[in-house]
Amino acid sequence: MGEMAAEPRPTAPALTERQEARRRRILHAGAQLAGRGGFEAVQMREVADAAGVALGTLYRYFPSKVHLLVALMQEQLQHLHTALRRRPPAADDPAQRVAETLMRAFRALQRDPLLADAMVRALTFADRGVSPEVDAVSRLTTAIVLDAMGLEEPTQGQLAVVRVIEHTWHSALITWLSGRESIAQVRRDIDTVCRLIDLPEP
Amino acid sequence: MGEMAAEPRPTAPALTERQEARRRRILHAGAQLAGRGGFEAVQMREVADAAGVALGTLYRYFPSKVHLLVALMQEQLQHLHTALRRRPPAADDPAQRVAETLMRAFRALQRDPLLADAMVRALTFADRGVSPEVDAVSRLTTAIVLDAMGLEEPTQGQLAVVRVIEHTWHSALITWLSGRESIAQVRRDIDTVCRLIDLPEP
DNA sequence: CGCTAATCTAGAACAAGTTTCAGACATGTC
DNA sequence: GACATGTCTGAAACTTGTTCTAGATTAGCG
Repeated sequence: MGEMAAEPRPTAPALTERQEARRRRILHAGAQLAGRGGFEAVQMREVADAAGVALGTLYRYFPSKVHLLVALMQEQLQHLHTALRRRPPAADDPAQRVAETLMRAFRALQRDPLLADAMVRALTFADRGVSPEVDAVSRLTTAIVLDAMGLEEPTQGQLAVVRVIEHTWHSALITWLSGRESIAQVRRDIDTVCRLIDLPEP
Repeated sequence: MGEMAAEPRPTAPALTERQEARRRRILHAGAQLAGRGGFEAVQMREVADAAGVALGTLYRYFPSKVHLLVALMQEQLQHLHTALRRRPPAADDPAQRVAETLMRAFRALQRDPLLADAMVRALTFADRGVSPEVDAVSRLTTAIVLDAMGLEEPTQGQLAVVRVIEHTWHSALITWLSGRESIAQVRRDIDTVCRLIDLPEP
């Protein structure tokens, strides 16, 4: 409805300190609940409770449960991105660097599978109303992959490859989270799709 | 939660004629509602109403909304599969045949984007409780792609490629449905991932 | 300080998925 | 045909996401 506590393009309305703290408490409570119980355990009333905030306030900060979880994903990726910039993958081959990067991300998510479940389900369930936020996540992922490839100004063809890699990563994550694909298969899928990287353009 | 009206592995309990008819009415009603309004327009009370069936009965046939929509997807893929067997893609190159096949599937879904939205959202939102059904859909998709590739006994490597193709297809579909990717981009993604097909194994 | 607008709280209310239950109906068996 | 069993109906109840409202608090400003 009215203002939103997050990301319109012109750098959000600037929260006061208490508001910033509230936002963090909410995100933390959400992560906590997601950590045990996954997507369905993140119940808005409980989040509000755990964050010491009224339900209406929670909805002012995050207009839906999906928004909340997507924001969580955004945070996680942010962390991952800076961590990766600190210690970038070492391999010579761009494809190997990307595969290593993705598997690192994957292992990070593995540490808290239920949280991962909640975030990923939210991401793929998000409808048009959440597009800007989902897009932000997508751009972050793209940035991470491009970093790993060592590209500053990718061509159209390279961007298509990156998109396919992201598609694969997302979808493989989902099938793993719902128990339909093993970790070994995920690794294999990632290695497979990464072969596209050093392929000549058609 | 006693019996279920669908798919234990040993070929479901055999429905009577009236039951088969009910099942079809339910699926039809679901498709109808999804056709306008997408995922959220498929309201269980309305489905039951439109199918001329009590709510409890609906839940006996499909234990959740997601089950219902996944079953719909399964039906659609069934149709597509037989249609494709009748008129298989013509190209010489396996990669082109797969790309053509997927774009045909894509166009079929395009005809009813809201129905597609409902089915795909259900697929990716499905949790472990729906795994068998989602798996059935996955196997169908695999069969379709393998058919297009002209493979009877794929190697491990080829199966990995097929999985990556499916990942890409699913995820590209989602991004298109939520308006974050254009049709041209989807086509490009599909063409890109299909290049994996005639790549030598590493 | 005192005013005003925005924000926050508590709690009720609403919507849609899901569960439950009592009674009616159908099916198959003797 | 009558019984036993399983299925279907209609309606209420329960759960959880979301919205709304009235009153308290807070923040910014003169």
